[in-house]
Formats: sequence, C-alpha cells, structure tokens
Amino acid sequence: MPEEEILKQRIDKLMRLRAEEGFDPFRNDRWDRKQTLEEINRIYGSLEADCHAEGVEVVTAGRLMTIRRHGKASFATMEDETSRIQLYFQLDATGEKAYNFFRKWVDTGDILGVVGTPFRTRRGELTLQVTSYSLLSKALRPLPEKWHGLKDTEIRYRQRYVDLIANPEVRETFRKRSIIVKTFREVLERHGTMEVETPILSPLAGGANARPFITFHNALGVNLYLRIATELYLKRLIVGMLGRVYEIGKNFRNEGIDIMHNPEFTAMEVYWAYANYQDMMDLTEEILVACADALGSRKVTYQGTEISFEPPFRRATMVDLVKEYCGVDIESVTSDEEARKIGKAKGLEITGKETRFGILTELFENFVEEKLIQPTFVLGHPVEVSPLAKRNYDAPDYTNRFELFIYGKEVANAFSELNDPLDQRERFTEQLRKKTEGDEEAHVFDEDFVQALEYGLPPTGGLGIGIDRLTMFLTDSRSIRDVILFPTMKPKS
RNA sequence: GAGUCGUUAGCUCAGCUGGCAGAGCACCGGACUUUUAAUCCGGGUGUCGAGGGUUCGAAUCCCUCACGACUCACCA
Repeated sequence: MPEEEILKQRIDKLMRLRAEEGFDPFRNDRWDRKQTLEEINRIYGSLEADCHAEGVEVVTAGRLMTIRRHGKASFATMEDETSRIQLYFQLDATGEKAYNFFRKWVDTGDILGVVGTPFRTRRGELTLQVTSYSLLSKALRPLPEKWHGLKDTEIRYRQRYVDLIANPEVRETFRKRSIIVKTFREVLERHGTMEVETPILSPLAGGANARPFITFHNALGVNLYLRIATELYLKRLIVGMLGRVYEIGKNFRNEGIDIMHNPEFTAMEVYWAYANYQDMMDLTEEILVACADALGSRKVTYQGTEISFEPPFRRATMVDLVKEYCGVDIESVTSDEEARKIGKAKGLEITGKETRFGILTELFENFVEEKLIQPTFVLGHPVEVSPLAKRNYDAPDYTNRFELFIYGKEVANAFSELNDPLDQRERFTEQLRKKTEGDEEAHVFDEDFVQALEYGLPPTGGLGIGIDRLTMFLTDSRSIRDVILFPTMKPKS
C-alpha cells in the first residue's frame, strides 16, 4: 500500500474515532507517569515465572512498537526512552469497553499511557497486565519494519526521528554523546573554568586555517562570517582577566563532506591563564579518561581495533616520529633545497617553495598520522604551520604545541599561546602573504586581536578538542554523521 | 571537484543472457483469553529515483540528470 494510502486510511480512522467514540487522541496534554520502563524492569525484575506482583499498580507510558492481537487477550511491546516492556491486555482485566477500544482503535506507533500490574508470563517475560490505559497520541504513518529496523542511510539522516524510533542503538549513541559533553563540563568546572559564549557571526573568521561560510546582515549592510573557531575571542577574554574560560559550540567550515568531516561540527576550546601546553596535555588526558570512564571502560573497540585510553598517552615530537616512521632526520638537514630532494624521493609533490619545516610537516601528514592508532600526543610543530602558537625559545623554529591523534585522526590541538603582539603581527603578515599567493585557507589578519595582545595576554595554555570525532571513537561510529543528530545533507530537489 | 557503487511496495530485500513486477514484515477484513519475528483464512497496495534513447518488447541495455554511500582531493 502506498504510504499516502496508509496515511489516508489512518486519518480516516482518526475521524471515525472522533465521531464514533467522541474521543480525540490528541486532547491529553499530560500523563502523570510514575515509573519509567527501566525502573519497572529493575524493580520487578526478580518476579518469578507465572507470578503477579499482587496489589501493585504502576503508571507508565510509551510507544507501542508491536501488537499481537488474539481475540479476547492481546499482547503489545511498549518502548520508552529508557527501555521496553510487554503489555498484556485481557478482556477480564480491562473490562469489555476498554478492551474493545484497544482492539478497534489502537495501532502500532501510538503513544499510550498505561496503568497495570507487573507479572511474569509462563514463558518468563516480565509483562504489565493492563488494568486501564489512555491513548495519548496517534501515529498516522507506519513504523519501519520491526525485524530489520531502518537501514536506508538517506532516510536515517534526513528523517532522524524515524531512525531514533526504529533503532534504539542510535538513541544510545546520542545518549553517550550527551554524557561525553557533560563530562567535559564537569572536568573543566572542577578546574575553575568558566563557560562563555562568543560570536558565531563575526566580521572576520579567524583562529584556524579554513574557508568560512559568508552571510549578509541586512540592517548593518555588511557581510558576516560564521566562525571557523572560537580561539581569537576566547583569548581576548583572557586579556580581559577572566582567567580560565571554555566554550563548547559549533564551528562552521566551508569544505568537503566525508566520514570525518561535516560542515558544522562541535569543538570545545579552553584557555587557562598562567598555564602552558604541558598543562593542556595533562588536561586533555584527564578529560578523555573521564569520558571513557563515564561510558564504562578505558578500553574501547573502534571498527575492530582496540584503543586504550589508559594514561599516560604516548608523547613524541613530530621530528622524532618522522625519524621513526620515515627514516628522515630533519634536524640533520641544513637547507630547504636538501629537504625538498628528500621529500621528492619520498614521493611528495614538490613546488619548489617548501622550507625544510614544510617538508617535515608534509612527511608527518603523509606517512605518520595514519599510523598513530593509540592516543598519541605529537609535540613541537614548526612555527610555519602554527600562526597562533608560542615559539619554543630554545628552538625558535618550533612551537610549544601538541596535537593528539587517535586512530590516525586529529582529535585535539593545543599550545602555549603566542602572546608577543609584535611576533603575532609578523605571523599574520606572513599569512596575508600566503593568502595573496592564492592560499584560500591562510589565516586572516585580525588587527583587533593584535591590539588585544598589545594590552597584555598572560602566559596562557589553550586547547581545542573535536567532540564529534572523540564521540565517534568512544561509540564505535564509523561516520561523523552517526554522531551528529541532523547531519548536513543536500536538499532533495 | 573526480571516480566507483547504489536507488524496485511504508520497511528489509529478490528480480538471471531484455519477455505478465515478486517475497517477508507492515497494512486492510475475519478467527483466536499467556503470545513474543504469535498462528490460521482472505486481500498486492508499485511513476521499478527522474527524463530521454535503442528495441516488436526495458526494472534489466545506452545517455543525461537528481539524491545517497564509499574512495580520492581540501580539511578537523
């Protein structure tokens, strides 16, 4: 039957229900639920087979997922946000009127409020013997098939509500995501960090190397950008003496979509005055371990590979890792020319403009990243690729920075913040030069940010963690779309 | 942006070298007072993603387009 036909039939049934019974299933505006199905399962789980909890009456509610009608007695499976339970409707227990109403008017997908007595059937299933019930809302569209669930990715992502109804494990994934975000807040608050909100719309999109979305403000008559990072505003707040701040929110990057990237994604950024990147490494470890613990285990299986969140995570410099995985010791390379030759021999595409630090980064990205399966802190990125990080004063070509890799993917990025306004101005100038050379992702020059630094930014440690990716690893989700409730989709024309 | 694969009933899927569009679940009608993928009897409900072409004949072959998944590129 075409879906529109089923819909028509159900609407017709709704009209008849209103006319024949004088009952509108949408009239109820509340149901005084006393127990969730999880609570009922827990409390009455020890009932023995063929035993009733005499004199007990529970009041609960949920969606009917399946109905098995058999004459003067019927079974149904009801599900709520916590669990599921079997319902037993029996003519003798509900009375004839209520039983016939159930037979005639109640469909799968409907939302029911139920009053009943727990018992265990002869076959051993905990069940509610329904004594009375109320039809709280009606489903006019059919549920996906009960056995196979809903698999069609397009419907799952476009109509997530159907996915959530049909696939309880999807609900579980998003519950875990919520626990992860909550754990972030708990750890940060424990360290006296204040949650703030900075602009999503702003005249400049800085703080990262990425292409922004552009929009237009009618009243101001100007273009505004959706933020690509929260970094520059949060550091202004450290200048402004807020001490320790963090923000959890969406960033927007106008780039490709694949299993690791969605145009809008959630990041947590935190900045601590008087701290450095080492402190941020400890904090990262603390947050990730807390998240793993909150979900039950420090050992998780991701796509068949075991990942251990047991601290301490490995810490290694980019230079050492390139030595280890590529056999290239960049410190013994003294000229850019020599570095380019080595890069070319390793199969890199060479334009002739690369410095030895650029080659180092390329070697790392092409040959090392994918090998870093267990959580690994990679330290000491070149200044060249770190326009906002403080220089390492003992090795001025490198920064006090780290990135955390898990399963070959970047999950966190942190550094001691560059607080020298003169150096920052030079770095922005260098980015501007790259931009004029055609690098669309070079960092914008943010004059106001430099001005903020000129008022004095204390030594500051900053950290960003990609919450979607971390959630993927902790929930064994293959695609970022499986941890974003409503992923970005092309509209159906 | 490029390549590969996919799109058939509400859902999950068959449909062979071109020859009457199918199954299970769901749905509709009936029987049934402990079933649980309930069972039994009856009912097939479709713009085969869209458009065009080849052919006596197209779900099937060809072309274009749309959407999705994956791989690559950019990126976190």
